[in-house]
Amino acid sequence: MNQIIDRPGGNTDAAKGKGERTRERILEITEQAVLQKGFGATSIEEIVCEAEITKSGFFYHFRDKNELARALLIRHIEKDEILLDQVFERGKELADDPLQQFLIGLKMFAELVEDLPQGHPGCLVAAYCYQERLFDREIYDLNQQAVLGWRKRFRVILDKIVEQYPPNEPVDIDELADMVATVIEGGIVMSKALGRPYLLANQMMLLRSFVKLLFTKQAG
Amino acid sequence: MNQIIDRPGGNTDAAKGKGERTRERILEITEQAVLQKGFGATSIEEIVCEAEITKSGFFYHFRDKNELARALLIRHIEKDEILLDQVFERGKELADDPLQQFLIGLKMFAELVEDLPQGHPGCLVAAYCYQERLFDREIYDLNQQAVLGWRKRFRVILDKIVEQYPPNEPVDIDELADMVATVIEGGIVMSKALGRPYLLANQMMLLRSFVKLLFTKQAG
DNA sequence: CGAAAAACTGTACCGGTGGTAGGGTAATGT
DNA sequence: ACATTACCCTACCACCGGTACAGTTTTTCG
Repeated sequence: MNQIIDRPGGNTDAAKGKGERTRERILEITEQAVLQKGFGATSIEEIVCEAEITKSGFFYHFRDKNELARALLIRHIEKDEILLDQVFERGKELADDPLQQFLIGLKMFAELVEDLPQGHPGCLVAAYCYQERLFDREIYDLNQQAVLGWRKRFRVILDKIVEQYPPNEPVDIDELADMVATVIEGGIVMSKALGRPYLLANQMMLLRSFVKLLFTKQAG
Repeated sequence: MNQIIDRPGGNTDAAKGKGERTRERILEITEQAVLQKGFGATSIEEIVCEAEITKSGFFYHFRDKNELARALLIRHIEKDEILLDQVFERGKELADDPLQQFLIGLKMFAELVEDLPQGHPGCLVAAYCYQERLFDREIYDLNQQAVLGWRKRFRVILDKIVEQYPPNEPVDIDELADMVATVIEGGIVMSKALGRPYLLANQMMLLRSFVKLLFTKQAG
């Protein structure tokens, strides 16, 4: 772990060492490329070209392409965690009821992905799923940890909801927690396949309808 | 279109020409490899090796890797259509009510994917989504057609349900139809990421719960 | 300021892969 | 039997990931 995290004066770009900035530039360029055409189709040559460094410079930062993949995934997961934290924390600020908090969070998330101009760029976790054998065991484990993190996150929220609202259908809470990630991942695939960014947002809102139906009493 | 479809005596392997059989063998081998490690990571060399032909033999059947991808996708979509037809036709045989038919179909589909030993092998449509730029426009369009086909299929079923059952929440039927594919695609990603085949089946059953809640009156 | 460490550059090379070119041959269908 | 189909063989090319290693600039810090 030679990453500089706590540095006096904050973590701004200017405060980071030059190497750290270059490394970050490589990762940024790579992420764009990978989400557009997959990891296998993204060559080191084109990365170094766009980053305006040489091949040697690249291999100074990353031992091989596998290490690049790992760093990219770690970065992606971290950014993702921060985003999810923000959205669902905001839900907590806007309502006291746990069900309302969750519904607000889901809606905000849907609006967030709808506002992205080119649609959601895609999920590296899913992208890596479809290229398994290209990577080593460590990357597979990282991916798994990310998915389990999602489950845990939504499980905590759902547990609080279940305390107050008995579900109208028997459901396993872990499975329901997984459904959030399922709809996001599936929605991204569908959005990409049809070239319709709003589709992901629609699907998120449908999931919201499900949660509502599941936990609120219906007029008979 | 030089494919032999209608041939006297049926479409058995033995009735097909030798070339057709080799072509099929290449596609079968390729499909296994692609679903395991992605298209980019599957080399022509290894395909010809396992198919026990030479590189020249391969290029006799397919002009380039792109044509292989296209043929593979077409084959995959066709097989998929047949499977979905079977499952939801069986639902129609077992019940008269359109809602019951759909619920039976969903459950049968869930059981079907659960019984697969290694779990669902993955969906080529999704796999191609994450490798867009590797392929040409025609493949992109094919993929899109497949997804629209799913939407149409489930829309027809859902329209009949809506005729009899007013939904408990306002939903767009096309979006709801898309949700079937969304949960399948997302469920596959989740299953692959966690290495838990049953997860896809669970998610399908959750979707079934949603449909049930949406179209049946709840005791207030 | 100056030395050490960090962050690169340049060149040359290797094996594997997608793909091309073209000539030769065995199997197959009618 | 004969043409077509379905291959095989060899040689070649460009690109890509990766290695090796020596040399140079840039930054950091005492």
